[in-house]
Amino acid sequence: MKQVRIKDIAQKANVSIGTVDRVLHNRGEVAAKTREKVLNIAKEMNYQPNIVAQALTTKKIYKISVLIPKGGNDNIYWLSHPKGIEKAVKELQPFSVKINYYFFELHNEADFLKRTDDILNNLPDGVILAPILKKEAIQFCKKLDEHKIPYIFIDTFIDQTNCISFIGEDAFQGGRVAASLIDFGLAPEKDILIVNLAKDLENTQHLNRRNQGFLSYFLDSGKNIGMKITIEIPVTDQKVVNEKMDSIFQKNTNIGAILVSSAKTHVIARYLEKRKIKPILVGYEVTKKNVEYLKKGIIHFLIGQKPMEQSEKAVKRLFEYLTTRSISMKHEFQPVEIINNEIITTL
Amino acid sequence: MKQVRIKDIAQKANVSIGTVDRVLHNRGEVAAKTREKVLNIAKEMNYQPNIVAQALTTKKIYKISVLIPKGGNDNIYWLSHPKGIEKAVKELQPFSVKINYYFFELHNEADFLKRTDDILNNLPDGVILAPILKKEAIQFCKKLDEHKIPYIFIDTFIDQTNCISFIGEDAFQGGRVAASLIDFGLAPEKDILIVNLAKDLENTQHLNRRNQGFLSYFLDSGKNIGMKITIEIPVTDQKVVNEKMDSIFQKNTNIGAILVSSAKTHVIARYLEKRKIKPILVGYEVTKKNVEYLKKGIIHFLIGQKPMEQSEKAVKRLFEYLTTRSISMKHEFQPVEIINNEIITTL
DNA sequence: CTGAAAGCGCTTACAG
DNA sequence: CTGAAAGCGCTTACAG
Repeated sequence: MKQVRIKDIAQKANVSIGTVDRVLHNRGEVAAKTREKVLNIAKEMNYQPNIVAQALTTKKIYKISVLIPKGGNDNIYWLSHPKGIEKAVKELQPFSVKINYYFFELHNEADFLKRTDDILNNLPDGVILAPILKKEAIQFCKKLDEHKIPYIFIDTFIDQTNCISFIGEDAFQGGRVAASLIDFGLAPEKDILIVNLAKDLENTQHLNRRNQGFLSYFLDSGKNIGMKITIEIPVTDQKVVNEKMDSIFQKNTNIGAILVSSAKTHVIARYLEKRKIKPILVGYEVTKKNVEYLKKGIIHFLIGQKPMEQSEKAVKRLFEYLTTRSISMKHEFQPVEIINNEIITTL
Repeated sequence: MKQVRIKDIAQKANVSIGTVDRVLHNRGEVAAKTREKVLNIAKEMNYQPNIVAQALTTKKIYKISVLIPKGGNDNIYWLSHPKGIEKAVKELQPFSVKINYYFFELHNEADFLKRTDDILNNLPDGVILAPILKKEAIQFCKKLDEHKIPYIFIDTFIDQTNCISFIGEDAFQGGRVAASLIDFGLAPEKDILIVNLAKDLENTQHLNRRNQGFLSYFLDSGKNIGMKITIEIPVTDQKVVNEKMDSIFQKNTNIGAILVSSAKTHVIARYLEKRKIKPILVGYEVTKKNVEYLKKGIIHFLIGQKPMEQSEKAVKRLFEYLTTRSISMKHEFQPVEIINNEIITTL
């Protein structure tokens, strides 16, 4: 139970604490035999460095690079991640971690690669990234592996890498939650329209999983017996959306609820407002524009994936890894949250 | 920007660092004039102790006493607080904080006072308490003030004290959230039954606020035009509850939804299960028994107040105060969360 | 390849 | 009433 110090190891190994330190940090210049001995004793005594003492002497600043898409008015989701990161940094005080942000244009491979190069030139202690561009991300991870720089994924997971952890939404479950809400409020014989709305259907992975979850709910539970109509709208331009939606509503007069599987829910909300039709509307992400329509009562529920919490956790995990070289959990789905107009006031 | 050390203060004041330390910690044995001078310089330079160095030398263990009701099978809510506290302690590593728990019997004044005496004999560095027994709590807080022991309230707030912070549920908003859910799922002309069910109507404050919030929702929004029927059941005995509910349902045949304003929602759920009636049922707290009925589809929604997060925050706040003597926010309502059967699987 | 010493910022006896 | 020294566990030059 009592703390084991390098001094204790040194005594047992009959060497000086300097030597112990050298082997513990792989700083070379140690005879293989000595190294062996010290390592064994350290393991045997279950040595854990005292990170308070470490922090005091080194005044080390942990450099973490964050590689995520550029947020913006049309992409608020990625705007909240930095907030969560700052929160984590604050909570990690009095240890100092320095974040360097690298924002890339969504779906711009060249830009993504440019940023990864910047990171590799900077050589941080660890990286947090959203590996949205699969091929490029794998390539980047390989290089990080070479440099022995640990990395954590947020938002999207890809295997074939040595990421130490993944933190993201359980999109499938998020689809089921949306389904259960619609099922609760909708007359059973009404039809449900599922709108997959996103520029170039970006982030298709998440949208697909949400769709699957949504439909799976009605396969094994729920009281709705209406049709489930799925449409894809690969542009978010309001005019185009309106036309597309008009044609749908012309053909289907029994639609009682709409699920929008992306953060673009507000575009559909605007359409409904204009046309003065009032089906149940459920969508994703607590963005400014979405909340606006939540308050107007046009969007009934938003499913949030707590982006701030996600990136906050990512930073804490990475820090934990950097200081102790061990990690508690590899994968972690962040539970989604149900947001309506009454709950939004307390957030 | 650069760190100010006691050494810097000592130099400016022309004294030794030992003296600076003595005045900073009020350890006496310092000439009034010296004291004055050092204090001024410290303020002027905006000295903040380096808590890493502090931790290393003192190996101080922060003693925190937690005074909350005894949890149990019939009171799961208070069982989750210790979990949140342990989580905070873990996150606060590598600093050591030692928690001492003092559980009191709900509504037993003598027992409460006994525990407060125990705490005062122990003289912790700080206290976290649920001041449910108002008079006794105020009395206790006065004594803590005398000992200069800081304290934070959770769950219930009382003024007339010098608590450094309060963390708890916004019960009024919690009532509104429940109302909005029922309103979403219920046919507008149906009646709503509000059941205030609790042994001796304990914790009346919260139940009242939830009722007020619930009704306020329908006053300024919502589509329901049915009656709102409120009943009080001061015992949680299943048989008594069944009889009471039977008589209500006999008199009112138009009830389409039930709100239970307490964690005893499962008692009403069991009643409904037995009688095979299926109104919408919404209640409070994510307890084992409630979740059981959520899964059966008898309870439709639970409003959770995240007790774990509450007490986790309380510990972190108190620790922050103990180390820096400053606190960011005084009051903080923890937002409630909406839980249904689909979301529960991800928690 | 290895050891001994100094120092991180603070606190704690001890000496005067 | 005040100062100087030792020490917390670790890392970083420096000397050999």
